[in-house]
Amino acid sequence: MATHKKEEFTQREQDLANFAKAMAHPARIAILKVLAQRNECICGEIVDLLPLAQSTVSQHLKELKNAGLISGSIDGPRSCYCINWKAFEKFNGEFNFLFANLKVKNEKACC
Amino acid sequence: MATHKKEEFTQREQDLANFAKAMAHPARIAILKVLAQRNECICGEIVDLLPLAQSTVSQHLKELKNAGLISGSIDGPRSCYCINWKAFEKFNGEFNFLFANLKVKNEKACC
DNA sequence: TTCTTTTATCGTATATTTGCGATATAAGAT
DNA sequence: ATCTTATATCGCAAATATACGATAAAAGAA
Repeated sequence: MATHKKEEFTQREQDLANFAKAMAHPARIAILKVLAQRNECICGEIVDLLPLAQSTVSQHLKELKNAGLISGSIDGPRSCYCINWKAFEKFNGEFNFLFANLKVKNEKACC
Repeated sequence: MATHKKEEFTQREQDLANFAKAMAHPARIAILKVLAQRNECICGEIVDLLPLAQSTVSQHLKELKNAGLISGSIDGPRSCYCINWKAFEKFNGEFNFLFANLKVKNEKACC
């Protein structure tokens, strides 16, 4: 049991789920918010902004990077992260595609 | 260790993370997709559309309901779910608020 | 070279999620 | 009342996620 059934869904569904998963923690939202607002490479200082240990922040950054939401270059003892707007564009589009009814039909009441 | 630090973030960050978490599984994306496309109460048949056991689907539905993404009424042996467009509107707005730069600055290249 | 600073990774404990089968529940059909 | 059908819940096993301290690595400063 608990044997991964995720691959039985479409690639689109998996991609969108992975994007959502990357955003599914307030720490990662907070990191993304900082990167989005400054819209430039942030070198260091991210750790100082969060109520978490350095190793934990590094782990969250790694997850965001693996999911493609941010990109970063590590340059020795100084790392540099910035938001990957392309990914946000893609998933924003995907989101709207899947839930295109959002603005059209939302007045229709159901249960 | 592993002691919940989530409550140390802002309520907005937590709310958005919870919304994302609810979408962070392809099965739940698939469920939402069905409900969004039909845009009406779906009574039954959801289980038939997914490659998962009935109890597992029921659990996913419960999570979506707890997160407020769908609403449903259970009427004896027949349940009835539909998408909660209000929640999607809210979080779509929240998403755009946090990442408002999306359309403006995405040509600016960083790392 | 060694020291310092910054970030990543490893190891580990705990918490949460995922999934299923079994069982309960609730209402209509017989 | 019993049977059937549809859905929810319980209990459990396995997998993942979260968090931290300790340690490694990488580059500049002394």
